[in-house]
Amino acid sequence: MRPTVHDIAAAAGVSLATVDRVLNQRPGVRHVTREKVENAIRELGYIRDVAAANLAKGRTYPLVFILPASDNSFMHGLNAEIRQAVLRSPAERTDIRTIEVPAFDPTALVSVLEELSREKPCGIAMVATDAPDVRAAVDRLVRERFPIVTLVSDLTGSLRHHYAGVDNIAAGRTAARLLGRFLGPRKGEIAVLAGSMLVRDHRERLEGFTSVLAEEFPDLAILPVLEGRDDPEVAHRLVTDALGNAGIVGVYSLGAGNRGLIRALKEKSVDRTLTVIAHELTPHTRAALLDNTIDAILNQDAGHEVRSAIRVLKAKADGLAVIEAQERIRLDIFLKDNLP
Amino acid sequence: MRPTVHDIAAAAGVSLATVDRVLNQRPGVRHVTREKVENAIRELGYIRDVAAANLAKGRTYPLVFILPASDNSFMHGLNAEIRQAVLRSPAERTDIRTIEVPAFDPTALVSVLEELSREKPCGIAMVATDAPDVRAAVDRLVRERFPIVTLVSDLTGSLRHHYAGVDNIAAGRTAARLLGRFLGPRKGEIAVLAGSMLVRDHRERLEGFTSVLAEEFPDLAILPVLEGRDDPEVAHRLVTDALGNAGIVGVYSLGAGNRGLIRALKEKSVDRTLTVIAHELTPHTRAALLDNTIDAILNQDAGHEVRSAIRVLKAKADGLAVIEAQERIRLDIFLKDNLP
DNA sequence: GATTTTTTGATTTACGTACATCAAATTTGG
DNA sequence: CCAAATTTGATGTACGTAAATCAAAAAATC
Repeated sequence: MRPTVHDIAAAAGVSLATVDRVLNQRPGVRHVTREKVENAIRELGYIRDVAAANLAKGRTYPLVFILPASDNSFMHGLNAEIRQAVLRSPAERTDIRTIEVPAFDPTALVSVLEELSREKPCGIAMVATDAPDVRAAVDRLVRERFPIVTLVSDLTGSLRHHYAGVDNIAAGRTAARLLGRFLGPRKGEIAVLAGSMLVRDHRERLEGFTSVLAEEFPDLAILPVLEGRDDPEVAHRLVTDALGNAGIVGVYSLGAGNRGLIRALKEKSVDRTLTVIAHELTPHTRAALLDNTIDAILNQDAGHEVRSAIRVLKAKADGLAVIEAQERIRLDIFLKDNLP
Repeated sequence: MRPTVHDIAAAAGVSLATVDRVLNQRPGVRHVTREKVENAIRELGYIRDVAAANLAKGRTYPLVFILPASDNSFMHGLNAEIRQAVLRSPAERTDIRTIEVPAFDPTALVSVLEELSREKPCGIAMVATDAPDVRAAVDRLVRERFPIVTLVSDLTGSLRHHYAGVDNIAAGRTAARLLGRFLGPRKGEIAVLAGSMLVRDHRERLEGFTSVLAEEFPDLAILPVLEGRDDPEVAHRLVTDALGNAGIVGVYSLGAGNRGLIRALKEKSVDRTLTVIAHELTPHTRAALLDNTIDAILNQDAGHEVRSAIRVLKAKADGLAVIEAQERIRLDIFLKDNLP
């Protein structure tokens, strides 16, 4: 049977109340006594029964998700996953609130963070906008002992406890290798469709993509990036224009707005064979993968990201360890054969 | 605040004891009264606080893992993950025991299952050997209300509650498409290295592989399968022999024993370019992927499988729902750029 | 050495559920 | 309608921890 507080009290030769004071870092314990208790805890291998403690405390975990107000399938999916998590709240003792902030607006994000520092949630998950002000605000909150995880887009160099998202440089590199290998000996040009180069994840994907292509597939040249602003209409126009260039043999779509891309491809590619890699599995990209308009889809599992963020925040709030391997968000590669 | 048993008692106009009798299906409650209580439960949306219940019951979850006594890296990894889970047992209230049975021995497996039916663990996770006797034994246990999940290798057609493993047909299909696309216009022969065709997962991978290759890459012919019995030495010999055939352009290794394969490839392929797809990420295959001996690795995450099996068994034991998406084991595709 | 301050002990209640006991009420059978 | 059987209520204890209160003991201060 695992030891309880009573066993600790007995072993340390102190009362239950003192053990409680030590465990919950309450004042009024002499240094030597505190050490006696801590030794007993270590020797008996005591671990607090979190379930019983939460029951006694009537604890809930108030969590806040800060998301950009972007209208694309990925963000919709992320929102849906958060709603699913809210449905599980009673069982998980969470109390989840979502705050939307204008996209790409560091100032707005910072002011939300500052507001939260007064409200005292027990954890914050945020899609980070990469700016010095944001980094400073996050660091300040972390120092005030707020658990913070970044979601989907990281804030490198900050003190955030964890990042629940994929390695976007690796994603770009993977896309490049897949495209390069699929094209084999063919030479030609590659069109890259991004949302905006202001977004860190898009920049990173591009960075990974270009470096592998340059190093290992010198016969493939990257055309100037098309910034489709994650808007299907814009993407459609840009891709249609680009495909006028007969030298294009492949397309890498590293952002959202794939609906427009797919439409453009279907109109143009009746007579030519293009190799296409896109990000994010949605009903549209899935259909395009199945009908061979797209050759591979790279994806991050929004559900996993949300569940992972919640698990990590709860663990940090309780000062517990996380299972690193479980919280690693992988880059999913889908061909038409391994779709979920 | 979520409702408690007291609220149910008040709402149904009965005593706490009666609510308890209904909740824990104890006898001595008239039909009408039981319905009153059940209505109140439904109307108030009562959900039992599993943590508090487990505390009161002093409940632990005795789980059994049944594994084949196979000496290959994947099974070693699986074992290691189970040991990790054992370390987490105190916090998760699990009590995990592992039983090894001779591989490919339905009779041994059945007798272990029969023994377990007396011992009453609250859940069983098993690497299934695909045989009618095993299926019958599993079905019998399921009817006796034992939660059972199959692990790594499924028992199709049985009543098992869940399968914690990858779709091996999809894995084979994916391997075929990757190989076909990587080879592009090249024609030639493909060597397939398997462990044993007696193992269901290997048969399924081969099935998926051959069907996609036949349908979509008619220029690639599959040579007779090499059965390496997951033994590096045997694999080395078989592959070395096969590579005498100058027409071979690709290799698909769908089982274990990759150490022998890799050695054979390094010896032979100085002068030729082979495209190689292998299963299971191990230190050896990882190194081979990085030095371009292997082009892609398909993998199943043993850690995820073990954790998932435990979550599902606990949920089934408590009659709770599982998060389907969370328990889906994906086929990981690793190129050298997205290694974990 | 008396007084104040700090530290410790003893005890109680609570969280939400499980489970046991015994008495009281109700229903059923004859 | 009475006795027997069944159903229900009332109550208490337990699980492991948190948190509060008040008294007692020890240490520090003057």
